Amino acid sequence: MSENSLLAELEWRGLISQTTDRKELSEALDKKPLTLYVGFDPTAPSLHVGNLVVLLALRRFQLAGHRPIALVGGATGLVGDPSGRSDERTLNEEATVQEWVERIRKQVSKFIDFDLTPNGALVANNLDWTAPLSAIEFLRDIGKHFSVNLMLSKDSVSSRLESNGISYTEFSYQVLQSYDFLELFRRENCVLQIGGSDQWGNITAGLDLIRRVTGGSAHALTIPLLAKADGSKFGKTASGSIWLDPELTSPYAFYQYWFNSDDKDVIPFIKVFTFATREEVIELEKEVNENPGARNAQRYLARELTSLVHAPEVIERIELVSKALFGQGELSEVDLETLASAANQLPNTVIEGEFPSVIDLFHAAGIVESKSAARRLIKEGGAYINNQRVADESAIPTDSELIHGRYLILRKGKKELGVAIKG
RNA sequence: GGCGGGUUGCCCGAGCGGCCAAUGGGAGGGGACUGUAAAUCCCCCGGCUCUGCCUUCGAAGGUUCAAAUCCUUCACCCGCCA
Repeated sequence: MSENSLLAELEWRGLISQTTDRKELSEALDKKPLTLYVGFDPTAPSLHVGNLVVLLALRRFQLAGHRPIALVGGATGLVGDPSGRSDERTLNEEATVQEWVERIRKQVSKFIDFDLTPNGALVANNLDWTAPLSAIEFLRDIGKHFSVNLMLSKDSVSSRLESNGISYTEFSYQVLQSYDFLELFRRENCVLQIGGSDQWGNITAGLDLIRRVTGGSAHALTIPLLAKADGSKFGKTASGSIWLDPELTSPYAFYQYWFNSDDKDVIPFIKVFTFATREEVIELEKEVNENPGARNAQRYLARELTSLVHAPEVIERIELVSKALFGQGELSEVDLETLASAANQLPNTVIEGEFPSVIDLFHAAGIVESKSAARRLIKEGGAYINNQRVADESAIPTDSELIHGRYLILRKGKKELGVAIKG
């Protein structure tokens, strides 16, 4: 008997790190649609591209007929997961976490379908069942099922014991996450939890709890943490994480991130982040090998993700701006509307009254961190205004340089852009 | 509990009274090449009102004309012995 087709597909996409008994899981998936969940803790106002891997995996399950639950960790976010961290987290304010929960709930909702029958998605918040719990109940009803010896042996805890220590708060995290799984198992008949490979310990702790309390059994599937070919961290740039929220990472920057993928990474990324079929992937792979300079695979990746995370409509504008900014077009030919929307997305500054010096301009737009950095940049020949290299650091722009009478396009190096808008 | 070693810029790590904003490597930034790649080469990499000035070498005090470098106290880490 061959393996469940969804599992086989996940395997092909490189999305399986570990699972509980693979054969059993395969049979369970074959037998009937099941309910699964994945949790996201509100540790920031937005999810980032790393979370997207798991979120899209959840969607793949839904497309295969299973029922997805996205859990937002209103409770666990207040406690802090020690997994994969060498230092204790700083606790965030309750009000802050509350706000992040709302934002992430909205974000997550874009990726799963709520109206599908019979496997419409669900978004849950673990605060709903954790908040009413008293400390005594928690210790008697849940804590009793946990062996400290076992908890200590988990990687997330033991590595911390050897390095910088761990608070009782974070130590308890795995208990909370286990309880979530138990609750979802009871309430929603949720029998599978998926997550990043760093979640294996937390997930299996939940399986144990379910077995002890209910005698039932459930499954776990983890997804490898993405790595880039050059060893650098996935989803980060010099200016920080790539967020899904357009306020934090503009659709332009988002598109550019994917478009700039290394040839060695682009095919694995397409498998992980898009819904391209095997045939399409093979075709794209062929193009990378035969004509890497055309970067069709990168363009495909950037377009797919930008339209999925943002909207298909923004692509045209991003590409138009990119084209003008990277030399295959004229800046002055970009129409006012496109330029205005680009200005909106890029770091920008408004000029009131007199023009400031180029140094102040670059600094004010937030493209460089300090005026010293601006000076340095100009000295090194890496500062451009309207695609024209800035030669003199004491230069002051004039009205005649404004595009459409309003805009100056500031550029640092090859691809970092900003805009100055004449007020 | 006793003895010894450590805490330096984003990270690792030299420096051990003036020549130190502090050697070197990595990360990061710019330039050249190119495909808005990779590799490679060159340059830069605390801040500012920039031929000078200001703030940095775990924290706080002190010695000195002068301290990252010496002394005192405190905090944390790491060895060895009980």
